Amino acid sequence: MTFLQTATDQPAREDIDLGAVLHALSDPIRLEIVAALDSRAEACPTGSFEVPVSKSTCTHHFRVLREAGVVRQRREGTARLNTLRRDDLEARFPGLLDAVLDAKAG
Amino acid sequence: MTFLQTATDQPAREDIDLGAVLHALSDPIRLEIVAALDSRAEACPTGSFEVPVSKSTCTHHFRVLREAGVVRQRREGTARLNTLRRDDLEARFPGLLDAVLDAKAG
DNA sequence: TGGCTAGTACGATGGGTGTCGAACCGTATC
DNA sequence: GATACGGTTCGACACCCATCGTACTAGCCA
Repeated sequence: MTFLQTATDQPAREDIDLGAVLHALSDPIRLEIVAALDSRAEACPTGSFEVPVSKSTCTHHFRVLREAGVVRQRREGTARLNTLRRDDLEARFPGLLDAVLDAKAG
Repeated sequence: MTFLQTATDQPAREDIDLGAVLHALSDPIRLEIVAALDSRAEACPTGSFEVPVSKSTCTHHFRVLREAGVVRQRREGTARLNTLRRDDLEARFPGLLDAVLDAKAG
């Protein structure tokens, strides 16, 4: 009985909660991750982000992003590939992600 | 020596922090307040919002909104009149407030 | 003066959050 | 198999946060 289903506990598109998304994006490190993910536009392993926190903290932040519905994770070998859920976020909260990313870049 | 300057500790437009704004908006009660403020489009006393919390908690939420730069407060008699800082938010983070309000309404 | 109303200040409390290190797991490669 | 690598899990910790009740202040009105 393993608990490695953690990559699957992502909300369905219609279950994405606005409060959870805003909270997920309100942390500077997570916002940095999201911006980096957005600029790359390709699935990126968790460890490829230059964040000033430990591995376990990084796992924590990706979990918050995943459970909020901001990020999608899938396994590929030993790595965890992350992608922005642009489509789902845009469908549910049109313009929100871009407004936040623009605000950060601003 | 009174401490009633609390209504003035609002950030200048250029000091409004994105993380603080997102955090302020990530709470359902505060988001409800902001939406109500937006719909009325007039300065409203703090007590005129139907929120399921106590007076002191309400004060707390308005302080968070004020310190984040989302809301402006001014005294008028015994009341505290609240207004959305639409102009400042729009200047600093274009489209963000509307995206959030649309997301909530959607 | 006295009371009423609107709101703040304070202290307490329970729960969440960001952080870490150490231990562990899965997958690849030697 | 052994080792290394990428991540997760698990406490633990300090801090923040939403909430409350009580006490308080400021302004208004009789």
